[in-house]
Amino acid sequence: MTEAAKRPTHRTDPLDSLLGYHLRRLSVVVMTDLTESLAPLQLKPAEASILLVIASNPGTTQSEVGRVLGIFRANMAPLIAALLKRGLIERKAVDGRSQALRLSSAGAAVCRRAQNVVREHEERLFGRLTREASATMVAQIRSLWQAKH
Amino acid sequence: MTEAAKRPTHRTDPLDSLLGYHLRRLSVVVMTDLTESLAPLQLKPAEASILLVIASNPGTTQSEVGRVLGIFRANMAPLIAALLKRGLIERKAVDGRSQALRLSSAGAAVCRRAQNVVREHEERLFGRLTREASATMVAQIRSLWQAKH
DNA sequence: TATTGTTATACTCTATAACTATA
DNA sequence: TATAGTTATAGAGTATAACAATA
Repeated sequence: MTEAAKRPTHRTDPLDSLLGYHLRRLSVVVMTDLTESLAPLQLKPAEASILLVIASNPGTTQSEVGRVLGIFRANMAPLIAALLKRGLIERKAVDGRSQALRLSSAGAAVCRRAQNVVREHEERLFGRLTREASATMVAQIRSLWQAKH
Repeated sequence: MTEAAKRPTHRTDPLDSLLGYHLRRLSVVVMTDLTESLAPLQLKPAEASILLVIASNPGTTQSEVGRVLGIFRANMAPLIAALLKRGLIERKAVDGRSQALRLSSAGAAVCRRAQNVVREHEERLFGRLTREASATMVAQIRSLWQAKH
């Protein structure tokens, strides 16, 4: 158990009733677990999510992947560069500025392993929720997210 | 609307069914809104949460605040130093190593304003959920979080 | 030995500005 | 004018190691 995760002794937490606070702290737990789970593949969560999106949308561009995942163009560049350098993805010019992205065969293999890691990660963290409870949470989060735009 | 928030065109998102993915993205929206809402008080979310915990637990120590909020000792130091420098909190030695923390009168005033900001922030983001739906989500998140320890 | 507080350091993600090249 | 991609830079949060002083 990490230091910061130790249980408080007898202090009250005035934030305990706030949904945003709980969302935030849970998301930290989720990200930490995912980061550790993907470490054997030498993938960061952002890189793994990019591989999954390319696998589902072969020929897409890096700007489009960024829009799907909510990652800025400026932050996509080094992520894509790292995946290219490792030979996990390939680029082919569509026109003078856009380039189609596809997984290499090595990338497809890593992507399959990443999919398994993600599935196990979700099962480990959320498996105790009923399928219905999980779906309800996703639906509620989606509606909240959409209300913001 | 920021660049990264633009809606995707027609690409599929293979992560769309994953609860952890939605939790993470919602938590980003929550943190961004809270950060912007607290900016007029010149408080970061972490600083505001520290003020709230001290207000509820006068005389607590900085290590204890860190344990309540899940913040490492090493990261508490500069946060507490900043609040001290601004005169929002006061320190008094308990023994040779621990020091009791309390809000100054200026700190109490800022803390009250922060409480209002947080209330409005939660209402703005989650007000569309019924009281019951919100309580259910908090309860589910709490149970998930506890399962991790 | 364990705890408090501190410093230094590193990593991930998010965000903006500025630039080149192309549509 | 708008878009694609890049670089540089900054900020917030999380995390580990190492140290001094104290319990």
